Amino acid sequence: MPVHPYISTENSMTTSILYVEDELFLGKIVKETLEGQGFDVVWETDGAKVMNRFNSFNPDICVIDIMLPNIDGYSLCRQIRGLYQNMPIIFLTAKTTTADLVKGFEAGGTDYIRKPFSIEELIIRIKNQLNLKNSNGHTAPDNQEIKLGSFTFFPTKYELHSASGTIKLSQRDQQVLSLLCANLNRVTDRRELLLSVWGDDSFFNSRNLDVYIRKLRTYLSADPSIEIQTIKGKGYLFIG
Amino acid sequence: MPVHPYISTENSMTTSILYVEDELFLGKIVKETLEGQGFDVVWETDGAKVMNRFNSFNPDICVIDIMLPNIDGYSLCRQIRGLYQNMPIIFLTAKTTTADLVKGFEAGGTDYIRKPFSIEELIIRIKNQLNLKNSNGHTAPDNQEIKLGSFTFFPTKYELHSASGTIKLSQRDQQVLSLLCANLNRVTDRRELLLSVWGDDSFFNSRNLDVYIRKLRTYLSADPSIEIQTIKGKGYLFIG
DNA sequence: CAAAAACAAGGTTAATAAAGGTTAATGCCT
DNA sequence: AGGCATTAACCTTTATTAACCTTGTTTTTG
Repeated sequence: MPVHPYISTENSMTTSILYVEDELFLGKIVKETLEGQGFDVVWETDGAKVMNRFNSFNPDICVIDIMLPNIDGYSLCRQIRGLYQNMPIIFLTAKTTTADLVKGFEAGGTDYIRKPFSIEELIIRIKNQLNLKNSNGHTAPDNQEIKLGSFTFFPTKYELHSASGTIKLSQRDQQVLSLLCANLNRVTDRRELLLSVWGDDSFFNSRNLDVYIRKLRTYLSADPSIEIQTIKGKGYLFIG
Repeated sequence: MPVHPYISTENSMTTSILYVEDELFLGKIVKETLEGQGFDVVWETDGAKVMNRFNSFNPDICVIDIMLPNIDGYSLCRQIRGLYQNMPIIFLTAKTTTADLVKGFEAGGTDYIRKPFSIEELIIRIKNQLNLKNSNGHTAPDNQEIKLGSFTFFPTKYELHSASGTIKLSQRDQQVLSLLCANLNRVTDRRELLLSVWGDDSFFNSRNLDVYIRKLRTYLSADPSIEIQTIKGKGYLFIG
């Protein structure tokens, strides 16, 4: 994870989005997906009603389709920009020419996404706009931890904690253990392990992996409830 | 015309762009076009030399291709972001998948343009990024200081402050520490470090970097909560 | 068919190689 | 000379390889 909060959901309050889109099918999907991401979404299909909605809802960000009946997205954008200089406004449009894009930015848009777009792209660009706006603050580092019986494995720290202390893992230890954890209670293919840790088949006849499996087994031997079982001809079954 | 000056060139001084692109043909065209728009452009083709260029040039915005020899655009972005929280960074890339776009934003990018792109789009997005930055009113909140446990690191001053006094850092000290800070709580590739500090692979068999790591470890030893851990075969994990 | 080679897959341990750490000496500017 | 950057020499730790061991599964053959 990055040091700075370029991808993060808002902390205290939910972020509200004013979404203007006249296509019903697309609108429904986008609204629901954004809501699934924890955003508070008001979806308006009628360009003429947008400003009323805007004033009562007071969103954190606007996502606007350009081609709308009666009034176009550029006009809406200009109106909103007139009220709020720093409001992030993302255009979402089927207009693909550069001239349209330029027009979008000139109208005061802060980003422009061409249709068809992936929802992921919209989400990431919304978050990006919000981050640009609140370009401050530090995010907590990614302290992912995996519980393994009485142990706790910190992949990003290369550490394995237990009651009796902390074991510092080497690069290889960490890689092998991570992959086993990813397949907890399922068989991890020996080949897959070799390929993803060493990225090469030249290790297929080497005993290198076995050495690390042994090392990990030794580390984890303090807790009998977790175990790396060998499935001969297949791989390893990490149970815990 | 927009209500607010969302499209405008910088007022007093010319805007400077650090442009990283290894394709010579494209690079030349883009550089010349941007210069034709009144920008001051430094074009660098070698990813390994970018950080040196960056430090001496001190640009207003960076435009970075992702796929580069030796070091990739994401890494460069993380490094720059570590130094300057508010530096606009636009990715310019042939990678079209949404996953790559997400990766770009996660690395700290502030916009992402897919190739092939029109020069007009690049220009408008550059101007947009500059406007977004200025509209925040954050003219110079860029990392003048970085908190490291009980220390405070002033990259631009080449100083490390602690309760017991101020340590004056050398050029190399500062570069290495800056890069470690950019990847705080994440592994900094040894290779990446060598490339961006020395810009060259001729140091791969030298003990030079180790000497600086030791120096920094000694400086930081007063506070056990921050630590430069070695991940063999990979690099350094700076935790704090 | 059953016992015994032969084989395959993996385990164990030690030795070797590679990566990195430490310290001191050298070079290189002003 | 004095400060930094680099190299050198030597030491420590980690990764890999090698040699040999164990176990289970085929295959061969009496």
